[in-house]
Amino acid sequence: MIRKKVKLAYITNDSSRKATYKKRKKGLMKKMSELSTFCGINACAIMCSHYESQPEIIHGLNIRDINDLNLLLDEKMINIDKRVDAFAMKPLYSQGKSSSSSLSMVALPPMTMVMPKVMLRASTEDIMQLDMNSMDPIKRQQWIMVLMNNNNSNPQTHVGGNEMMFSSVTTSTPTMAIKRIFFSLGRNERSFGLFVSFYYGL
Amino acid sequence: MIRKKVKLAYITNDSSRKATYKKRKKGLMKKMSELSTFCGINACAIMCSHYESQPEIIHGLNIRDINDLNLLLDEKMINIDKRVDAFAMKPLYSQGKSSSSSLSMVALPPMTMVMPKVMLRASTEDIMQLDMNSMDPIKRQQWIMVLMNNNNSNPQTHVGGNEMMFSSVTTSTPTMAIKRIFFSLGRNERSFGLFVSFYYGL
DNA sequence: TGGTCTATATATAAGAT
DNA sequence: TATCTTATATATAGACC
Repeated sequence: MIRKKVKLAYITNDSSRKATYKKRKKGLMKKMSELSTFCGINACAIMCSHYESQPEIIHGLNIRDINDLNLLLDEKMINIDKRVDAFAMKPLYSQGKSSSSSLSMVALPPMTMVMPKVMLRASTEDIMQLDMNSMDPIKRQQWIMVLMNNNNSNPQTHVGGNEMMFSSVTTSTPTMAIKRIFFSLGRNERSFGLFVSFYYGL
Repeated sequence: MIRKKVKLAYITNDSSRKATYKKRKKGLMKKMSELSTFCGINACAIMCSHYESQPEIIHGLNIRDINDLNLLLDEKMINIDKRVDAFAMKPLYSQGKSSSSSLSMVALPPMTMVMPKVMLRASTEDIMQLDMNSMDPIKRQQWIMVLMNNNNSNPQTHVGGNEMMFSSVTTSTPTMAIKRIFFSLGRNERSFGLFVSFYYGL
């Protein structure tokens, strides 16, 4: 803040807000990059806004990490995204609503909120995770059968024995980028940083 | 940078690095908070370091969002984490290695890297996601059976009919925090920001 | 809209405690 | 080690183009 000390509040003027966003985004990225360098944090920043067509990525991640993330996740996230999307669009007890999310759920009137907890949860957020490797062979086979049946309309998925392969599809949505980082975080306990910012203003 | 302009490089001195980390973390958080306010970005910052026992969270998220995230995810993520951890510790083709992640995988010698893709993937990253709601009742029941069998040693889990309930357990691991945000992102397309930084340096 | 300028607010390295 | 101080480096609001 300079020529005039600005009151810390939402900037209602569209062009001013955009100008501030761009300036401060740049500053924030630089600060994060510096912290990353000074302290050896393997950091990464992703910012998404309506002002740019592509998410901007400032990577403290090394090239190998980035390539690995892309190789690993571009492909399989397609399938997971489909499941998540299918889930988001068709909650068991909320069909007909435009797109009921767990967060929009709390914005419903009090009457709706006093639904039994277990019902609320069963209806809005039962995405489960399983891993094939920790199963015994019989359960794994059962699981594969379920997947095959659910995926018979999805040409991206190929199931054979214990192995699954997903053909490659490139994407560049914000959600995708975040999920990539999330997945890498889940598997990699090295130092890591992540900055993500969605910007849906003007 | 002030009394002296510092060269942009890793700070090898432990105490200096820690001091810089703390100062700059604070500055970064403030900058993010300001950007959030000025531009209406519903942002959130999480920073984790060995210097603090708890992840620090600076929430542009409103109280309702935070409560919702906690209510929703504290409980069930416990179970998912257990599965992810079990997976991470027991990769099919890498047993005996300390903790083989997909990222450490690419650091292996070239000979190992030319393994067939499908093998590499089957062995290191087949965590799958499913949702109960998009299944037909029969498949859901099968799935519940698998879960029940896999979870018989887990007193946290209760399965009944189509509904699942997980008793509440509080946690505060970095991974947990990240997963919470991830899950909320998956369901909520409002403006959103996220900053995460792991810091495992001294 | 997007860049440049510049006065000033802020951030912060090094030192003091 | 944490906190406070202070001299400077940086970031940036508003103006101008």
